[in-house]
Amino acid sequence: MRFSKSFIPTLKETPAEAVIPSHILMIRAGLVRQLSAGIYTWLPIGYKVLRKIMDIIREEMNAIGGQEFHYPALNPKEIWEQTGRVEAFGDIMFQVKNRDYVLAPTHEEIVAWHAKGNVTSYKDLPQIWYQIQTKFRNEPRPRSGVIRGRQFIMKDSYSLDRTFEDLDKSYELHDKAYRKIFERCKLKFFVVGASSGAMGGSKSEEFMVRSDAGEDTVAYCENCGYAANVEVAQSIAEPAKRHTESKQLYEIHTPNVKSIDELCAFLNIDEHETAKSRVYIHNNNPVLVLMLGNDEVNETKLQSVLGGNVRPAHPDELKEIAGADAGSIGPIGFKYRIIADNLLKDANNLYSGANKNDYHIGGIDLMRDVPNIEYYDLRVVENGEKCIRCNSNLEVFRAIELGHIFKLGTKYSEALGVNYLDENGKEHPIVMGSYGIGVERILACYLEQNYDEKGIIWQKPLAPFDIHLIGLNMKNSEIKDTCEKLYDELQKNGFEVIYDDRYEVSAGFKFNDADLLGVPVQIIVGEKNLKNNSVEIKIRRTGEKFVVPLDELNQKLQFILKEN
RNA sequence: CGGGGAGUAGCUCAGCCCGGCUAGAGCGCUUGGUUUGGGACCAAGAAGUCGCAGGUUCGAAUCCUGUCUCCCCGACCA
Repeated sequence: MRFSKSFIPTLKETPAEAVIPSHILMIRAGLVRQLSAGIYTWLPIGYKVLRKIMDIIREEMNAIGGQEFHYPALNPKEIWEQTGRVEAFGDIMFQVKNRDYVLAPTHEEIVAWHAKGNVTSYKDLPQIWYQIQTKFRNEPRPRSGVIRGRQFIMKDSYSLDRTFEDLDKSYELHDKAYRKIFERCKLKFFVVGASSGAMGGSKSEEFMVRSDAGEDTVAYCENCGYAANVEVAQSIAEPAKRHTESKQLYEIHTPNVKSIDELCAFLNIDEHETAKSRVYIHNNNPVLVLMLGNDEVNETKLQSVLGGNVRPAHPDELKEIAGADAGSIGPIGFKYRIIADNLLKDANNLYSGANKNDYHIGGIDLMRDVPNIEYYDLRVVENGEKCIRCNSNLEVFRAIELGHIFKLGTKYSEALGVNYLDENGKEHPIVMGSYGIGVERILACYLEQNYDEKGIIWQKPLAPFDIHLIGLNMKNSEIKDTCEKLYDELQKNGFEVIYDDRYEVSAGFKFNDADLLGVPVQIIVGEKNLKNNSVEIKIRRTGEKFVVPLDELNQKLQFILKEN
């Protein structure tokens, strides 16, 4: 590809709307341009990389027996109403104004709809159907470039099986395929156990990339490989103590003491002697959640413990429920259900709120004073706590979700009546799995992991080109002729080449564009080396430079490109 | 949806607080010339309804009201 004839709008300055490295680089190197919040145009170079990613995905999906479909993005609303997901998605689903259509945010319904009446025998199963297609979600806050968009490309696949045992096999196939895909894309990733959330189903795992730009938080054990989304992660942490003697309850005047930190400072005590109170509303009834010290309530865990409808109480409800505002609430005299984190189990001599503003109570014995208390795991795991499997230190950090695999079960097949007949002529709902990869996120994550202060660092197989050929002074006919010849030869030898043939652009400009674009190998043709029938090769990743005689170039390139 | 920030030339931004002539800079772009191994130089030039609407005023980029859009933190998120 000739640079002079290509649309590669590189930018010297950091665009104002971009904050994270991958987003900045995508814009500066001319891979994308934003059209609106969460909506991006892929420019030629960006789309070239994206196609390479999609090709890898296709190969691996085909390798596990996947069949590629192309489902419509525009769907009749009626089908989505049958599974109740118009309501479940709510505002996230785009709806068409002048006809009863919706823009598909995923395709479980459509897959099930096509399976119905067409996949009718046990002989038709199993099936893996996939597509690479644009999805639409009306995200309230798109962010981080293409990482969370309102329109994005997803590889989604769906498995159709006879039994849950067969589903396990389809799930395993996807797990393996996903690992291969991300490995081939040269990503450093890991797999975590996750909450299935509203998708339902028995098991789900997320494929994650560590990044401060991520929207998920995960706990990870380097020693044994335990990894889990903090929504479900567990750890070993020091519990509150039970002393041999319980003190009597006593009230303490604590003016303006609201937080646990303030309480500890005021009374000169350790946070392990305190219990923090949080009030939630569960199916219209207040619930007091007691946590040890400064521990945070894990609302996903709370939700799965309580079931039903759970939300934090509003500040103006607290006075009526507890008789005090946040900061002075506690278990003593609280009239409703009380649940506590396991770390508080049977603790005594605790300090907590008095349900009276500006007062706390000391000497609390949960066994003696709070008879109906229930204990559950309700904590958010914190950095440095011990792994539940191997007792090593856990690390807690942010991550980007690249892919998610779900065992769905029969939720959709039952809702839409998608059944098959077994050997005995007996009808059963088809067992489904659903599996997704954010295609653009692969690119964004790759960039997050492969750049320096000069720009992108590509490596095969994602690199848009193998070689960046730079002709320095194109007005020098000797340079120009050599470049043209090299351009032809390199392509004939099977390399993908971007050739900076721009006539009036200065050397420095070309060098900087090449570094920004990040093609693995640069071949620099200049007057100095050409006098000795040589050119310079620069390795983008390391910055190493070699002067190579023209007749040894091809041999040297084969060697270098193997490693880059 | 809560909190914060921003909309002025293709890009990055100054000017706004404290209203005043024809609205500025750098980069980019066009033309001519000189240059060509790390974002060159000289000269000339094109380019902006100051997000939009309304108001205050002799006069609004600047003050007031409303509104739209974008970004960040949080909430939400299969």
